[in-house]
Amino acid sequence: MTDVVRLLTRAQKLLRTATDSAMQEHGVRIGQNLVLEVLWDTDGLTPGDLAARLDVATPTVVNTAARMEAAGLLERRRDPDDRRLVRLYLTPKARAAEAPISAARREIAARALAALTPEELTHLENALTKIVTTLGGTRETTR
Amino acid sequence: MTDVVRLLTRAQKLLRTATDSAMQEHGVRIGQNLVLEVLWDTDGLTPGDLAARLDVATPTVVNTAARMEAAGLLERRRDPDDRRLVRLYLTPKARAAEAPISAARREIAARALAALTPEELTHLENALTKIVTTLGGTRETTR
DNA sequence: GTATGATCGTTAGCAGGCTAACGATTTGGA
DNA sequence: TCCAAATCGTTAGCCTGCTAACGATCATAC
Repeated sequence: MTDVVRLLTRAQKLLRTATDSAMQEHGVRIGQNLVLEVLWDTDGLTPGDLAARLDVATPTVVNTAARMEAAGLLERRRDPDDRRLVRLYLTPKARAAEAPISAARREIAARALAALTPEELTHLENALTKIVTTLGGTRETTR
Repeated sequence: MTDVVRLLTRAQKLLRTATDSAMQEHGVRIGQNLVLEVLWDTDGLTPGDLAARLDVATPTVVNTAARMEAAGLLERRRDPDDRRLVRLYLTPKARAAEAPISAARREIAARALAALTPEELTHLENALTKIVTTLGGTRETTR
């Protein structure tokens, strides 16, 4: 029981480390990458939106966004219609990084799972889904 | 591919959160728990030893140990035979916490995996082992 | 029309992880 | 014997997460 949990933790750490070091070659850290992946799809979200989509606390996004702004990856603009809101817009630099970074991400995933047969992959996905469901991570996509 | 990676990350985060909040009821945080689990088995290790066993950087252990010392969970003593070394010894308070904490840990693992059949559990374990092996986490127990 | 309550983002402070640089000690070789 | 190299733990500084408290803005009820 607890061994499987430990294994899962270990696998995730290896994946995280590999991903982070790959991202660094593109001038980005792993947390910033998460923000990028959402903004590449839909630009102009607020820190609160991003936090909800990434399943992370708002201050985490605020801090990460501050580092990204300093790195010239995004720009924060106050929403003119609701001055409580801040909207985050990607810079051309961040746009240019999309192709190489997402390729690197796919490559790492492929490498990590290379030893698994398609059947094993399906089993793994099902097992992980069960764990997530059990622990209440319903990940409400709606709203 | 990347979805499975995301799922794995998500499952691990849920597990980590659940574990940490359970540990807090016993006055311990999750990182401190890792140190405890090793020292419960073998007391008097050095920060370097612990870091190797936990697969973590030495400064991580040093900082965690400092917090644990402040919390009255352990005591650091200089090794008289080699004054470069620091040895960490658990206090009675840390000993007393062993039974309830490890029970809580087992309970969380059981709950998280409750929806899996024994067969699925085996598949999961195999799949995770393959991932860890592929990514080079050989976890050298020897030495 | 205004006061109250809700909703934002931000700040402060903490835990846990990392690398790099450093000081103290020990070891080994000349 | 003594000096250089190796080996420790520590410190400093960073990134990623969290909660709690706060200030600004908006919406609503009155």
